Amino acid sequence: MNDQQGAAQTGLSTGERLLVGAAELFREKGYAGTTTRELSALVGIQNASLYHHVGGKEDLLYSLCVAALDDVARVFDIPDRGEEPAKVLEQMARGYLEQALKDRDRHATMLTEIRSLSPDRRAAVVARRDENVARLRSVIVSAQEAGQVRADIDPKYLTLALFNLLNWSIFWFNPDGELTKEEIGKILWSVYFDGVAAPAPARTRKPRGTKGSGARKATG
Amino acid sequence: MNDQQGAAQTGLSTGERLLVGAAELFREKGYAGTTTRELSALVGIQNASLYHHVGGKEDLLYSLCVAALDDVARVFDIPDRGEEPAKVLEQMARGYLEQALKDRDRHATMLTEIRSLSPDRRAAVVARRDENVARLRSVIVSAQEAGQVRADIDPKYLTLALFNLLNWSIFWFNPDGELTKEEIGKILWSVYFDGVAAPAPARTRKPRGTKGSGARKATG
DNA sequence: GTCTATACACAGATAGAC
DNA sequence: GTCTATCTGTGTATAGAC
Repeated sequence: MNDQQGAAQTGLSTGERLLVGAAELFREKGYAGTTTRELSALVGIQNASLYHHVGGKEDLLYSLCVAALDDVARVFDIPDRGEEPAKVLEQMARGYLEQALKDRDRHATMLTEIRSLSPDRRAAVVARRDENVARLRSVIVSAQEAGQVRADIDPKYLTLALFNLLNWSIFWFNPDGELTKEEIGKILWSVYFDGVAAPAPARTRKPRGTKGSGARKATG
Repeated sequence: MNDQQGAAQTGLSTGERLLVGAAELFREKGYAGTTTRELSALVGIQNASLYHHVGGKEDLLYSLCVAALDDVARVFDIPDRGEEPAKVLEQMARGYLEQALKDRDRHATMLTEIRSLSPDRRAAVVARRDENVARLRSVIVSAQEAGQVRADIDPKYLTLALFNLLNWSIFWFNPDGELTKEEIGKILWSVYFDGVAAPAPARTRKPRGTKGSGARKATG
């Protein structure tokens, strides 16, 4: 495993380092706000050399978006072992978040800079993204049918709500912070599934979290 | 009430129309991706005329951010009538969302383009934003102390989770869609407060939503 | 308050040697 | 595969007349 960060990674080809660096800069300054010169400098080559590896600036953005969505598709591709839909959903949600937080630059760029793609490419990326969304939604529907998820809200909005909850984390998550990706995933899933309301005033039963997702108190 | 949309509004001064137009374009193409020429054209003046009203492009972004955060501060400034903290929190959350969805361009720009501000201005805007966050957080703490909100999760993350849930809506909400701002607010609040888990297998009680926030089934 | 004209910097991208 | 040099378009902003 390569634990180095950013575009200065060793063991990567120049082309790969350009992609990593592009994600870094696009996230930090936006696509339009990033210059190919900055990127070249970050990677340690001249501006002209960049065009030996990449057709143009937009190619970098497109590759990034596709890679991010492939990440997600891979996470969502869970073999059917007959598990309870709610469990599968939890796996998908938490897997998605971990993946997205692992490659924040890439995923943040994908989420905010789709608009900067040419119409053709934008359409292709959006279609790919919609496939992922549909996949998650279908599991939500199954969970509703299995009586594990409330059915009084349209699955469309349950899906959107889940992505809401997870996506925005990409913009504030700090890998050096007090909580790991996994811990945040646990908490957010519990908020989504169990809600934040305090359990009904004790009927001499355990407070909650026994059957729930058991997010533990995180101090800080 | 002025029901016209966008920068072509009548009854607004040129300066105000520049702000509206800037929000529109910044949201659509990003700050760096928007040219002052486009903005001038949208408002119907020459590029040079813009500088009679505004010091420069960045001034527009700064004004936008401050205005958006002032919106929020106003919504969060709820007089203490001794209401239950959880009710105050609901009011804040739903009020915030309605405000943000009403001025999506402005709020989306504020959320994604803070990075494009000069360091001084960025710091000022971030400080202002943090005040709003702190205000909401303090109500969450009160709700925990009152036993209305679960206390096994750090209020910091309950706060972040709520903003997650609300903020991302700004990017997909469609005013011409099937649900109104208010309906989406109802749903998202219910997801946050009650969770999406189906109520415990009927013990001959009503399904749920009686004591909860009562999001009704939205078809579509 | 708006215009025409323009200064000046810097962007993405290419040519062609090594 | 990387370099130096350079083309060409376009960006923000200003000067100064009306």
